[in-house]
Amino acid sequence: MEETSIRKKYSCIVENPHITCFEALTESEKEIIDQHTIDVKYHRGEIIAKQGSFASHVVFLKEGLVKVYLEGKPKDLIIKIIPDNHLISLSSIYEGNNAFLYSAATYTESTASLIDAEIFKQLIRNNAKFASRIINILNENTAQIYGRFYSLTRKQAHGRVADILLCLSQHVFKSDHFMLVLSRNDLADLTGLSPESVIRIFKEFREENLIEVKGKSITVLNTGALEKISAYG
Amino acid sequence: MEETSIRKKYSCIVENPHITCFEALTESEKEIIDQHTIDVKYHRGEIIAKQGSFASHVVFLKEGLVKVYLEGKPKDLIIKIIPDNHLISLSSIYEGNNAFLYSAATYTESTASLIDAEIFKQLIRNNAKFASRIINILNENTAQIYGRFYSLTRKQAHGRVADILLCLSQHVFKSDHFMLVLSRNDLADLTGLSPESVIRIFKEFREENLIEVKGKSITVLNTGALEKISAYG
DNA sequence: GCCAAATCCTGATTTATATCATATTTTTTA
DNA sequence: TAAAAAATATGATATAAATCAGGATTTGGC
Repeated sequence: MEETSIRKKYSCIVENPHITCFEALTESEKEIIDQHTIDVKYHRGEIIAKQGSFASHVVFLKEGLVKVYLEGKPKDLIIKIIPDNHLISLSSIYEGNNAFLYSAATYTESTASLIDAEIFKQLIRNNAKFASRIINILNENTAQIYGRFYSLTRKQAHGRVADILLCLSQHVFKSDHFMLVLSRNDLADLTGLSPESVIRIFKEFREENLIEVKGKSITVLNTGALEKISAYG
Repeated sequence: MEETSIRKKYSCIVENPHITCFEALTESEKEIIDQHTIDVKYHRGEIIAKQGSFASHVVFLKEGLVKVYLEGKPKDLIIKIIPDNHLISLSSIYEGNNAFLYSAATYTESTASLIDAEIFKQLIRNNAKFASRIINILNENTAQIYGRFYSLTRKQAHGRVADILLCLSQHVFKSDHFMLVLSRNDLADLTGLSPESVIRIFKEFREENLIEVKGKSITVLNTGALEKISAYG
């Protein structure tokens, strides 16, 4: 019970599919959206949104896996991992700011719908039910960010790595065994550590039989122990 | 130009007064809010909202200064400082969660309007203009949080302390000289450092004539140098 | 205005994690 | 398929910042 809430608390992902927010639209509003949306296919590693550039659209990820990250001089910081059926750049809607707050890049072949931001704003101003759902999504994001904020600023390296392993298995790949599409460097950007530190902690976890690592293949062997480490061990 | 954006980027505060969001309400809606709002006076150090407790209301800070923070076992993490005329617990509105995501405590004598969360949600569902303004406020918060997230996870101690000093003088107290109502421990919770480290860095800045410190009285003497340190020096 | 308690400050020491250097494996490209 | 490039792994070393321990100052209660 308690553990579940902790797991959720430090999640690297926002999980509720966002597609339901469009159900609040009328048929004619849906049509307006369709008319101002273009679908784009991306290859692995391509940039969907670039931090600082003009935020002309809201991105809905139909298929694929994406990282959302803040760019920085020595190192980036990955804020969250976005799975399919989720909205990405809702901050494009912010009146006081017309630039992307962050960058987004694909981990896999992906398809995204780019929705005109002005149209999106207009719908929000006219349809309160829709706006209400968007507010829910924004609050969901806030809850996720606060959890990670605490994790990265107050926990030590082992706890942070445990957090990420739990999140990847439980929320991103939804299996104890998964093929990691992220690099060790991504794990570093996700935990705020150096790649070497991540690798070293992987090694320790492996030696304690908490996980099995074979290159990109990862198996979580002892979830309970990782949860204890996550709760600070 | 560039410096201004950096300053804003790592701000510990969200600055636009939120009172204007209520202008989007009709007279009858304003009346409904009034009927479901109670004004409460708080002394210094009192808790307005407690993390994890039932989020029954949205808080509008009419007067005073408040810290919003995540509670943690060894140490807290202050997310932001809230000045008067700002909304505090908009996450109370989040359908998936009826608990406060964070705690809020006063630094000074304060007056807050506690607005029934259900009524607030109802108004959002019925008045799209109002909802749209709330979305703006939420996005503003997101922008602020991301900036601080990067600062605390990627910058070193000196940069973080410079960030806080700049934010306090430029945004919170709006003067090069101010009486600090926060303790050294609060500065630690705001920077993710230990209190001793904050004090040590204060000392160094003092020795380099960047600031003048006399107990709670602080004067920023060399903004430019602090900005350079903030940008990572 | 005095005393207790809290806060603030400073130096010595420890520790967690980054950095550096280098070897190995995997992936990509030609 | 070989060569080059990139990613991964590992040990040695350096360093930033925490912790610990002590004293000085300020604050708050009676």
